[in-house]
Amino acid sequence: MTAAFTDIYHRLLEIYGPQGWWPADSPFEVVLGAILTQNTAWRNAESALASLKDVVPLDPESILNLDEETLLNSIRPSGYYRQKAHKLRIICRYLADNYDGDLANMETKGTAELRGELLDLHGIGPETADSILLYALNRPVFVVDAYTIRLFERLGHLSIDSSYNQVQEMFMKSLEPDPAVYNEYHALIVIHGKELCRKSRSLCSQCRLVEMCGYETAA
DNA sequence: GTCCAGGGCCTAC
DNA sequence: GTAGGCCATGGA
Repeated sequence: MTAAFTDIYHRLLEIYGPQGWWPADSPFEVVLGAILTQNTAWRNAESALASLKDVVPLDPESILNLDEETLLNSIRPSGYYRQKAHKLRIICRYLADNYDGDLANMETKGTAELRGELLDLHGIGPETADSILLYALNRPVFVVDAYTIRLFERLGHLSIDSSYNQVQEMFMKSLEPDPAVYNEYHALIVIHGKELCRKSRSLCSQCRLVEMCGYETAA
């Protein structure tokens, strides 16, 4: 199993090349993007982020000081904008109160402790917390999403109803704890899923990954 | 018009 | 602990 997870990573890298995630100008921008892209096309999250950047400097205090109407209007393109405005304020308050508004001040804390803190915040679930840990803080935490479960179920490595934690554990037991690899691997899985294998198992069975790997997809 | 996107919360069982 | 409903915009 370990070899398969490593092999698939190298195949994806060969097919798609390095993705260089996360597209952002700062770690804090990663945090904002992680919330804005929840169940939302990145294009729309990006649009919201750009609008927000037009009206306020991207730091926790500035966003906390923004009036509600401006915040709502800025992030409207990302969808779920009322919920997301609330979530943004919550994590900004958390960062301002606990880390002086600077993610660099989180460096001294352990990954497990930080993950627990993030998960305790309203609006931060496992995928968002792990995206922040990996892409903003460079911690070796594997990010699992719907694409991950769909792809590896089709390749016969896990059950479609596997839980987030089960899948994450499987990846992290099979791979060396290297943030650079986790970073690229998750990005590649998402890019791969977008390209061809979003809906159809039959398309997935014909995709370049399966052709290159020679893996039989699960029935 | 329908489907879905780089989820997570709340409620009911 | 988990299944279902809900949140909302924009592109295919």
